[in-house]
Amino acid sequence: MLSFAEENYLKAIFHLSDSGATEVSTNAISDHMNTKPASVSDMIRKLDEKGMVTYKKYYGVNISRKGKVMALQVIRKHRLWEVFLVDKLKFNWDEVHEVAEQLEHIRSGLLIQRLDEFLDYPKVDPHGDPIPDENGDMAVAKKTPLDKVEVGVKGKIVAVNDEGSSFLQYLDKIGIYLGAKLEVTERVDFDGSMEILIDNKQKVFISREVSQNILITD
Amino acid sequence: MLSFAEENYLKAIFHLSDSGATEVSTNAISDHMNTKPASVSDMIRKLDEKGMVTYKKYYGVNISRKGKVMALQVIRKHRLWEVFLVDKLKFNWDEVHEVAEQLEHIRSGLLIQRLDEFLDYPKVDPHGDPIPDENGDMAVAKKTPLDKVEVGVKGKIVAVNDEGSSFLQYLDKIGIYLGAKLEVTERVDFDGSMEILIDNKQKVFISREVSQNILITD
DNA sequence: AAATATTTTTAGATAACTCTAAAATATTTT
DNA sequence: AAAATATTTTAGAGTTATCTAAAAATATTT
Repeated sequence: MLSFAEENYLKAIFHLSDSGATEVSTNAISDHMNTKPASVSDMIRKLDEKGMVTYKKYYGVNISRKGKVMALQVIRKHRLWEVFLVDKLKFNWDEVHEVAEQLEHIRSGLLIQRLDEFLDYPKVDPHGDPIPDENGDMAVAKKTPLDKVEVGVKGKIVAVNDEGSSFLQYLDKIGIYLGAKLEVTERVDFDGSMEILIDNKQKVFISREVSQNILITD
Repeated sequence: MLSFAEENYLKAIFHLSDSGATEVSTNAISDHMNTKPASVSDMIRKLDEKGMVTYKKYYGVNISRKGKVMALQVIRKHRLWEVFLVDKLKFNWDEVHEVAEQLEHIRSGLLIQRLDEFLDYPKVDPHGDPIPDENGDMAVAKKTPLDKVEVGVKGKIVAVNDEGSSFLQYLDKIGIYLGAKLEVTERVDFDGSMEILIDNKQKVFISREVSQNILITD
């Protein structure tokens, strides 16, 4: 059985490796987790011994199939709890992350099975991220970052990349939410900023930094 | 802020001290927590330094007002989660304890406030134990252990003392549940065993060990 | 009240996770 | 390709929570 710390490292490695495709550097992990590189070296050696990653010194880590399954279990729990907090306990989408970071480590197969049922088998969390099933499989919808989109394109907001409360509160303020209709009405090539029309009502002007973190489908 | 381990010790001390009235011995704590007396000595020294208990060597510990408040917060969370598991996730009353032992350590004021609201401010948990409010206050109903009761007395089952699954599954099997009506129809003075009538339907014969763990009101 | 038994504490170790500082390796620049 | 820079690992240490074994204090029995 993995410790909380091990679960957190595995989750970080999974995310940083683009869902398992590429190797991850020690520094990338230490940045992401707010620990020191020395601590990371220790931990990935241990995860290697447990068969969760393959580790070559000075090279980087690759997550193993086994590790990927473990990471996806934790991600499943995290996202189900987020749905619970928003749908049932009326949390706002910017308030759920920290609490879900704790709840994701609760160990009980029955609990997560019943929670899934209670929530009516949701497919995405409050930020539009897909929820893996018991086997780690999840629906991968085609999502385009808004900054890659031409003037005139219309779509629906289906996810966000940044789950920090300052970003999400900003989206609340300008009227952006999951499911909102959207059209790109202007684009400044120089800096990538753009004007968008939300729900055929408000027009707002957003920076590239913001548009990069908004995902749409057409 | 207290660690999980510290919270667990505090909870044990609170329970063993008859809700804070009397001092508790090192061995009693180590028994209750399945740790060694040496570990307990270490921990209570630390809890004393933090002002959670007062500790005299070779004498025992008394929980402080501060410690009592902390213990009651944890107990409040534990019992609210138990209600959630039974009322919302359809857990049986014998399945909740272990999971609630984990959930009780989740740190979020908002979470527990919203959970309380979501559950419609329950006053007791699935075993009939009262749920403290935010200040640690709780309704103390008069509850009589069934073994202290004369033949002919009628009452309602309001709580159980043992939350272990083997006891609770036995109660399920003989048709005893919280809220059931009950009458003592026979009593064997020699061993304290008794026959009871449940809901004016089934008669069952129970040992003193069982009757001690069933609490009624008249 | 002395001997014995029990309880409790102290001392020293271990495991998990983290850190700092220094050494080793890899990468980039000149 | 040598020097400078950046990254990563190792070595050694601290913290928390646990343990075992031995010592100290308290309680019980004779």
